[in-house]
Amino acid sequence: MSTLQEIADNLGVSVATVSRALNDKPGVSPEMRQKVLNLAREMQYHPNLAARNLSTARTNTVLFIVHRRQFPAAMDPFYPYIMHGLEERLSGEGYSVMLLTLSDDQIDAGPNALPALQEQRADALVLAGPDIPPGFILATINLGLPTLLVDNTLRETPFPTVLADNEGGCRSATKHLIEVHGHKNITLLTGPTKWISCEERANGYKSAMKSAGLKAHIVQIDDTTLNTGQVALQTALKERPDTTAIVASNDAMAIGAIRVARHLNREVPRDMAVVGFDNISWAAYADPPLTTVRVPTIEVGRLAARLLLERMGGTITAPTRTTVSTKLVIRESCGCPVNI
Amino acid sequence: MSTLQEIADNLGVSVATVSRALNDKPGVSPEMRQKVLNLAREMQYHPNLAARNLSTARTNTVLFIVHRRQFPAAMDPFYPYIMHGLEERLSGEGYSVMLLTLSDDQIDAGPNALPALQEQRADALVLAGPDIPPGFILATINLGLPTLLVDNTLRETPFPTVLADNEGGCRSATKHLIEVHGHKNITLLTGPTKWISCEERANGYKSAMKSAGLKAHIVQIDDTTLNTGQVALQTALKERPDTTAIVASNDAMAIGAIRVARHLNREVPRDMAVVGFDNISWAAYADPPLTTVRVPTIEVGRLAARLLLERMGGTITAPTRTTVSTKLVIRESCGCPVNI
DNA sequence: TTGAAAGCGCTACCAT
DNA sequence: ATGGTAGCGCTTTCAA
Repeated sequence: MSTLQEIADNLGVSVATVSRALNDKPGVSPEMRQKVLNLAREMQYHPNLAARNLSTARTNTVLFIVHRRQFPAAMDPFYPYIMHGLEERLSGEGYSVMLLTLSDDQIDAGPNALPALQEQRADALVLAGPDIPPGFILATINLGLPTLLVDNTLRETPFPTVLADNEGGCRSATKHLIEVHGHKNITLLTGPTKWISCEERANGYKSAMKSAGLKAHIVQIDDTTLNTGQVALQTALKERPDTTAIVASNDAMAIGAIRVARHLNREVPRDMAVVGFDNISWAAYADPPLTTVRVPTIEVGRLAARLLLERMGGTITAPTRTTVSTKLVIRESCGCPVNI
Repeated sequence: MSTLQEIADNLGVSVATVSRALNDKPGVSPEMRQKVLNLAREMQYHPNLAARNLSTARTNTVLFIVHRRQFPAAMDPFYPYIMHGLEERLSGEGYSVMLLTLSDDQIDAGPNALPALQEQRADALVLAGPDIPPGFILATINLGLPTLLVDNTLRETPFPTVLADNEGGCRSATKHLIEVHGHKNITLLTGPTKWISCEERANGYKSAMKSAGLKAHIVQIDDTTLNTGQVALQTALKERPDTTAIVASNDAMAIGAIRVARHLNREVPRDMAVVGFDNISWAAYADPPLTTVRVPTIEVGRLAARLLLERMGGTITAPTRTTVSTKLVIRESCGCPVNI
């Protein structure tokens, strides 16, 4: 591995000049600049990051923090996709992405107890997923590093956040059931409102129902899995046996609901329509193929990267919430005819 | 952020003494050691990694490298789980895990063109997935960093590798069909043999068939997805209409096979038994619930971490292939009775 | 335009 | 047992 010093010696100039040339800084004659650049390429010079980090107090690293349980989440990997988009975009700008999965103990201990932060390993942070509690987030913010929330948000404190357009997506899914298929008794199966995505999706559902002059019926349960989807549908049908359509907070719940419906001899979509949310890879292969709302997870990661780059670049952006648009993917579980 | 110097000044000793004490090195009196340790805790001292890295030429970072397409793989995330296990284990030892997803261009350009390696960002590497070609691997090895292959291997050059016990798993799945269910016409649906996991699973199938004196029937196709599983089953039934059981190289293929079987009015498991491989999260919810072979992905990651720690610790282990055991998970698609 | 040199914070060698 | 100090490779200020 060649060093600045070696290049300098070879050229008979000082390391300062070489450094300036290689960092595209002023104060070097065009000829010398060229010579340095050429020799650097020739010698396969690459800066030693540790040295640069030490002297600049920056790391060129972004820390992707997620709850340990959630990283490779059940059924479909939400966060790996986001991390993927993040890495793809950031690696092009000279940044690396580090993964940090938090145990419950680490969440309790707070961000100050995280070695990666204590040792100043990162220039910026992404906190992903609703399982990171507000207290932890606030403490993290106080560290002063550029930070971004993804799929989570602070209710009261404005803070830069990237979210999918959950409300809009769920509204259009619900509207589809109402306007295209003429449903009136539409029940929402959802998870805890402390999860921002559940809350927003519920809001979208409510707003669509209200605009249509329909009465909302919401079944809430403590998780959003295939199993809880099954339980939620049973509750729903007990409370309102005349339910003709289901909006589920995610695809796993939707698929669970379909399974139970079948057991109860309600054929989907003939006797009951179902729409999900997320467009996980299995949605297309569900039986019947699931109508759902696509969340562009990789783009969420790319967008997070862009926002972070701005902030690290010194652009003081307002602590806004940025939304990535979602799109209804029509398949068969809503009652639409089979695609040819 | 406090520094060694500050602690030293406070105690009226030299940084050398403080450094020794904090690094648990000999040459410090017990009393002084305690004083240093106490003050360090009190001052919330944490070493600056960049400085340490510069002076030790180590980074405390492991690079997890995977093909860009494969990281959040379709259907079920294999590599995120492995990365998860790796991070979990490594973070306890003071290491961070960085993600690097390779584009095709980067693979073509070789490891020397990777900024993360040029800049010496990592102490060790994990190359995960069969999509990284031998040439790239060999070039990477030449870098001299401790490196581990996961779910991939070099055919000729011995090299430290972590793999699931694909052969054993597939053998026991096949034996189950033979010995418990009495099948004789068992067809294997598999992907390219250049993928080590496919090859090994095929070997397990062959060996079980041979031991039982049965004739192997293998349908090979260019990918191992739900779609190719569908195509493969059609081919299989065309070639051998009397097939009564299917061993699929993974769960996605198995589920695809089941779908086609149903279309052809072959009920699973009544008319045809099916077993898969991987035990993806959907396997339990397939219809019928899929009998498959569990691959403990998180443990693969943990094991990789352990091996890497050994190698980074200087233990020169032989370039052996380490296998993580797999286990047949019996559900219903093989013909076993419904669990109560 | 260029150079000299002072750090950045830590480790490790050589003295004492 | 402890201290002094020379790096590690780079950036950046101050002089020339």
